[in-house]
Amino acid sequence: MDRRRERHQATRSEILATAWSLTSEKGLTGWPLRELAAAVGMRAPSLYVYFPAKDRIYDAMFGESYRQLLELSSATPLPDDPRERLRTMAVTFFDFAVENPARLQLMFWRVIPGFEPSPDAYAPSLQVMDLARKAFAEIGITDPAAMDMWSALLSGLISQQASNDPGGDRWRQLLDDAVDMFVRVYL
Amino acid sequence: MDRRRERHQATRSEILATAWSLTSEKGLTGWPLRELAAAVGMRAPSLYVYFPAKDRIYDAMFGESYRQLLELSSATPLPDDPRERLRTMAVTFFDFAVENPARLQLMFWRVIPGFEPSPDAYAPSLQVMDLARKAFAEIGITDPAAMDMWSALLSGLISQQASNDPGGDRWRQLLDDAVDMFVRVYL
DNA sequence: GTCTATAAATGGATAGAC
DNA sequence: GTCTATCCATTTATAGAC
Repeated sequence: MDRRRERHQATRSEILATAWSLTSEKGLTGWPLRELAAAVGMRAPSLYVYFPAKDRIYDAMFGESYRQLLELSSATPLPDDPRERLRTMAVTFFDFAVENPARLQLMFWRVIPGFEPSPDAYAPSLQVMDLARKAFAEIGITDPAAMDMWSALLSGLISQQASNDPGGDRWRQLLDDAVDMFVRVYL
Repeated sequence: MDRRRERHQATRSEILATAWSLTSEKGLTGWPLRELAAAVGMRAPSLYVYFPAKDRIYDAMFGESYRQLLELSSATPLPDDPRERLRTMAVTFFDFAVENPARLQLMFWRVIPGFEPSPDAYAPSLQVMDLARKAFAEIGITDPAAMDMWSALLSGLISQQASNDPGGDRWRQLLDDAVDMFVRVYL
C-alpha cells in the first residue's frame, strides 16, 4: 500500500543524502556506486531499485540543489531600498554557492561528462531565474544587459572565491564594493 | 646523438598537438590513451616512451597553455591611456580564454580529478600574474583589492560566456561597459 | 528488496619480442 | 621505438536465487 511507497521514498532520500555527503568529501565524480551503497548499508545492485542509473542520481541532486536555492530565495526577505536589496541578494547567493563547491560545479558548470539534466530537474532553475528577474524589476532594473553584468560579476566573485581561496573570504569581502560599483552604473 | 633527441622532441610535440585536437572535440577527459595513440598513428604503449603517465600529458598541456598566454600578453602592446589599456587587457584575455573552453577548464578550474600541475608547469602562470601586476602598477593601480575585483569581473564575464552562450558574444559585448564600470571606481 | 555472482566494458600501465 | 599480448583495476549494470 502507501506504506511501501513511503518506505521507498525514505530510502531514496537516504541514498541522496549519503550521495551528497560523499560528494562533499570526494567530489562529484569521486565515488563509485559500490561506495555509495556501502555507505548506505547495502550492496551496489540494490541501488538500482531506487535509481535506474547513476546519472539519475546526479539528476535528482541537480533538481534538489535548485529547489534548495529556490526555497532560500523565496524565504529571504528583500529590502525595498535598491542598494540594500542587491546586497542581500548578493550575499545570499554568494554564501549558498560557495558553501558547497561540488554542488556549485553540478549546478553551474558542466563537469560531469555526458550528464544533461532532465526537464523535470531543470524546471526549478527557471523559477529561480524568474524570481531574480522580478526582484530586479521591482527596483527598476529591466535591462537584460544589466542582468547579464550582474550575473557575470557575481559568478566571477564566486568562482574566484571557490577556486582560489576555498574556505576563505578574500572575494567575499569585496561583495559590498561590487554592489556599489554595479549600483553606480546600472541603477 | 642530437638527431635522436630532436626526433624525440618532435614526436612529443606531435602527441601534444594531437591531444589538444582531441580535447577540443571531446573535452579534457574525453579521450583514452588508446585513442590518442591511434590519432598519432601508434599504439598506446608507445606513448610511454614520450610521457611516463597520462597526467604528465595534462601537465605538459597546462604549462603550454600558460606559455601561450604569457607570449600573447608580452606580444600585445598596451596603450598608455589607463582606460584604453584596461580595454586591451580585457579583450585580449577574454578572447584567449573563450577561444578554447577545454583549455579554460584546464588552466583555471580544477576539473581533472587528482591532477596537480608540477612546479615546472606552474612557473609561467606566475609570470603571467606578474606581468599583469606591472601593467596595473604603471597606470597607478596597486591595490590588491582592485586587482581581485578585476580578476573576478573578467573571469565572470568569461565563464558566463563560455558556459551560457558558447560561440556567441552576449557577454563579450559587455566588456567595454565592464571596463568603464571598473574605471569609475578603481582608477 | 536485497543479495551473490558475473557480465561487459573501459582504460591505465607493463613485459618482453622484434 | 614500436609492437603484441596481457595484466590489473575499476566500475556500471544485469541475471537470477532467496
